[in-house]
Amino acid sequence: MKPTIYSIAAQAGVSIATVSRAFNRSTRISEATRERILQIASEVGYQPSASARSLALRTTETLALVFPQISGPYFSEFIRGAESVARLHQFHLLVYSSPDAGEDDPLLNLLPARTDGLILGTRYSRLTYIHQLHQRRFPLVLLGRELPGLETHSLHPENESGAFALTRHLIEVHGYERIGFISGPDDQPHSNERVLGYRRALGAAGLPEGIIVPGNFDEASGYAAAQTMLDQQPRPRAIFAANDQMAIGAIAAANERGLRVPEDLAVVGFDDIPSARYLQPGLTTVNLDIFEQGVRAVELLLAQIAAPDLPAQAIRIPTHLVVRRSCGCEPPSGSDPAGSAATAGGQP
Amino acid sequence: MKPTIYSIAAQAGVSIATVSRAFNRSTRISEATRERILQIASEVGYQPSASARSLALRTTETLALVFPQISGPYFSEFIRGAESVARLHQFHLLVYSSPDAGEDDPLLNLLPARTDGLILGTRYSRLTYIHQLHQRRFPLVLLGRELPGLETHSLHPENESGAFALTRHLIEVHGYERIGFISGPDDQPHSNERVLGYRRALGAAGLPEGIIVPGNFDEASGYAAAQTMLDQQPRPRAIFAANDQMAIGAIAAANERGLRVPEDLAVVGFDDIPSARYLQPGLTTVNLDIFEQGVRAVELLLAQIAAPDLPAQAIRIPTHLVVRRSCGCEPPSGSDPAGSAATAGGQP
DNA sequence: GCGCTTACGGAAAGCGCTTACGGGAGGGAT
DNA sequence: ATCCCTCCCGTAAGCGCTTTCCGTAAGCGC
Repeated sequence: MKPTIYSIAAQAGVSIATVSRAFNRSTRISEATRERILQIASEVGYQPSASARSLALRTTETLALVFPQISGPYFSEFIRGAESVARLHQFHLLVYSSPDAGEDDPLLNLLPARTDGLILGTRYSRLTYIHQLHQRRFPLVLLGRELPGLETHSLHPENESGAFALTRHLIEVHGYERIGFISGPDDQPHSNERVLGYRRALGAAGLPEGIIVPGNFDEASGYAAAQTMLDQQPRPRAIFAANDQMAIGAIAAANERGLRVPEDLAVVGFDDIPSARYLQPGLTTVNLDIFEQGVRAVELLLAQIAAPDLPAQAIRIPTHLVVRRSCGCEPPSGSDPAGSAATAGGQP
Repeated sequence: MKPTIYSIAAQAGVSIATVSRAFNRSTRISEATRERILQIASEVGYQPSASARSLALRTTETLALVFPQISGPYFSEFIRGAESVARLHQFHLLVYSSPDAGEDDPLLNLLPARTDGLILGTRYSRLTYIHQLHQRRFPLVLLGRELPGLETHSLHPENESGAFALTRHLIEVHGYERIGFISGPDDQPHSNERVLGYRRALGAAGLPEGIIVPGNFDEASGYAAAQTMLDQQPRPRAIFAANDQMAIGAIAAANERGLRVPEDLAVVGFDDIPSARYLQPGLTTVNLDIFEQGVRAVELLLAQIAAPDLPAQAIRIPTHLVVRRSCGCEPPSGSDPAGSAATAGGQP
């Protein structure tokens, strides 16, 4: 039988209140009895039931993380950051994937009954659930999206300025004029903002907008999108993929057609995933500290839980240009294939 | 105020028992009142408290997943598989990372108080906790490790035979003789088994064992390990990395020294992560269906929860050789850069 | 009309914890 | 000796559910 607070109390010859006090640093207990109780508890492997504790304390010590799709290095890095902070604060992390947490997925509805806060990285076509959560003052952190007329805590990677800086690099440093863009799924805030930065840079240089082909953030879709682009006449001189995974696919597509990267076609990405610097050629991209993003998201959530009246914060996650070889730049002569990094300018 | 079963009961003019029955498909309630109650509940956004339910039902509907490190595509794929099955069965998934769940990490101790089952992918230097869990008949699935004298459910990728088949390919098809190996961290079961397969193939061919340099499964460590190897005289003709991420690092190291892959140095990996086929050159590796592994792990756990007396199963996850260009083979002339696949032989 | 079954819904106990509140024991000051 | 603290610890209520056990009303055959 699983030990409960009652069985421990009986073995120690004390009341259950005393056992409870032994586990929660409470002052109303002598050091001697606490030690005795903890000793007995560890012998039988007793741990207080999380359900019972949650019920009595009205807190679950659990956070939920909802992502549109669980895949690739991006997800891993984010979780890694989120988990490290959660653990530090004795919180637990629940993960879910939902392509659209608003349409007919009841997930969002049931999370408040199970968690103390929610990090939402997914889209949500119907805002009803979000509104409900927000009105009920349920701790919420939105990833990369602002809600019109709704003051929620959120994290904003500088997608727009990062994409702007990278596109400008392609134009000004390399003189490329025909630049295609592989976007993410429609309605994906990260992707949309990156498209905006790309467009702004083209506009600023007086260049016409290039071809935009949608992908879905994985390698295969980048490969397919690049195929479409390279069928165009004349074909683009550079391809900007909305994330690194799609850039990897695009490079493969180019090579397969006998096009050399970067000599015949430049390919750049976004995110700076861990493998980006080790690819052949090294991938020019925009660094976005994903680990840090996970850290900040959880911190922001915990801050809300601690202080429910915290005024809504929109935290900016900075990005910076990482120049490697895939854009056509020469590699720095060094031992590690890390590219040189230059901070992306803000809004010009 | 958050709605409870009492407030709903009051609004509907019924007792709390009736509200409970409305939510749990129970027969002792008329369809009319059920609908009325559910209607009211959805209006105010009521969801039964998970803590209270868990306490009354003595079940948490939650599973825990403990990984040594949360990183890279492997982790994402596993979670993706695990989450999809968990969701199907209305279970929730808690993730943790712990480099060693046995030394002084109390994590394992506290999970039974919070979850219904545990998938353990991490190592655990002290077996005490595991023994305790097992004796208490706590549902457990071990990833890639068997415990001497302990009958636990487990998943076993065919690491040994996969590594054997790949090494044999390098030897028999390409005639390479000096083959180095980049291993994972000590004590990592996946890595150890892959080393065994590598050694067995060398032995079977009458070749001396090559240099083995440890890494830690990420790109940077593969890069560093390859540097060490390539400093050797004479240098290896091929490098077998214990996972694809380290192979990516190794390829970068080779290129940096002006060595062409695969002409001057063959590099192969293990896992067949999604990007492997899009790399330049396409990475020859051993396919291990990671998604499927996540799926099976959760299924095995759920089966145990449903039938606690289920005899311990060791499920084998098959692997098969995926030949692409990085070993020196010619790419198949096709449109998609997917390599041809051949099932790895079992024990010869 | 009577007794029977059937269907629906309420009362209450119990799941394992936390936390006021109260009380006994011991010690110092008076 | 009395009074008053202070320090420990026990009693009991309550957190929000599920579920067993009854009670009541309606419907049936006779």
